[in-house]
Amino acid sequence: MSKQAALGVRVSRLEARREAILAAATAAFLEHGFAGATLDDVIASAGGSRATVYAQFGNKEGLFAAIIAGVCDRMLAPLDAAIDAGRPLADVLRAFALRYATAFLEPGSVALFRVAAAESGRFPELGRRVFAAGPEVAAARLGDYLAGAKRRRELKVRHPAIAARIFLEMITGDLHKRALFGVPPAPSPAEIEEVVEAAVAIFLSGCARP
Amino acid sequence: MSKQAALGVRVSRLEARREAILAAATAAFLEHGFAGATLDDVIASAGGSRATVYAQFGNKEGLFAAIIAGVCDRMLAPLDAAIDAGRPLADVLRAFALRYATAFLEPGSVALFRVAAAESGRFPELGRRVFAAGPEVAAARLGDYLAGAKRRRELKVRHPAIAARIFLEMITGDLHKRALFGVPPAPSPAEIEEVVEAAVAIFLSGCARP
DNA sequence: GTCTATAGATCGATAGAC
DNA sequence: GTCTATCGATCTATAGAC
Repeated sequence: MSKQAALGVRVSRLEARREAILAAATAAFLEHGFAGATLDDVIASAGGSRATVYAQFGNKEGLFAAIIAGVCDRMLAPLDAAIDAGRPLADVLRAFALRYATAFLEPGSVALFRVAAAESGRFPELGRRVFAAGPEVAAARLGDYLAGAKRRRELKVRHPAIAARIFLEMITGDLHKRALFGVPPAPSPAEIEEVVEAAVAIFLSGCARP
Repeated sequence: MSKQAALGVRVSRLEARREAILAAATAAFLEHGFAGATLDDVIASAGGSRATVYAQFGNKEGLFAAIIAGVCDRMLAPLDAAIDAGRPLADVLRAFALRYATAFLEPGSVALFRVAAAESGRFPELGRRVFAAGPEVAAARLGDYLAGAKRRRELKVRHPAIAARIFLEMITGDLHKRALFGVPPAPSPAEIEEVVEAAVAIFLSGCARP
């Protein structure tokens, strides 16, 4: 076995340790919050020892920041290919809304939102980051598309960016609040589709050109 | 001084102690959350001693439940007289939305929402209660009004209750998320009015009968 | 790197004197 | 009821042996 391979194994084991710690920490922080989660839980679940955690992440805050960054990156990845500007306006709105709502209402996203909101006082940049990686990026992409539709005279709205935010909130606002509070019933895919239909109908009859 | 008066003084002092503790606990819990707030802070701020807290509220959870109940009761009180069914539909929507948004986006309401969401796992009934005292009661009242407007054939909506939720979320959804995360700028009264106007316009041109 | 042990600090809850 | 003192538990962070 060459030195190269030996180094590769060593690095990948380090990487595996890091990933195991991150996975355990993600579960712990998202479930119990920053103050409620303990490093003992993380270490018991991930294996390894305290020294490794401190060597890799500095302290509890560093570990917290690392897991938030990871969850943010994964949150709205399915949104990338949601807009096909060649299709009819209603179809694009439906498809985008459905994909956004599904990703944003998923339990992991809801837990991230909950924790980020709770700790936004202690970590101001964290709240801004989660907001930017979630609702804001979705609204920005939809806003760009709506601006194009306005230029093509398919839509009569003053501010496409504001209209995009309003549209997305019509769909996720109430369901997301229920999910945040654990108010049953949890939104089913069928319920999400129903709200999407209602919102698209109101939005388009309010904003689409005849 | 009669026994009655002496008793009255004694009772009012007890009441004053209780109120002082509740006020200090409200500030502490809303700012730091359940796990982050400490009884030392509460006692240092309210005066008195630990024994009084435990005698009155049992333990930390009892104190937490008491302050949540108090804040819930005060949250949407300004909503009581917001609907005047004799006025035009657009005016009622504007007035109701403005009053709801102002109360719901106020810092105290936002902090309550944040804490309730964060602790809804540990205290499931707490989440349901805050949701019921906030968005749900507002949507229910507006939904009743919309149902009346539908009967008078001023409105064409399938489900007035769902329409009410959608309408309120059009207005508060985005601003409330920003407030939750402390994303600047904080919503100004002017900004709230602007969103209300945009939402009423979209909602009515989508749902009002010509 | 991993483990054990422990320092150092904080906090919830109780007991007892006044 | 109020205060002081304190127990017992928990948790972060560090140190040292292997």
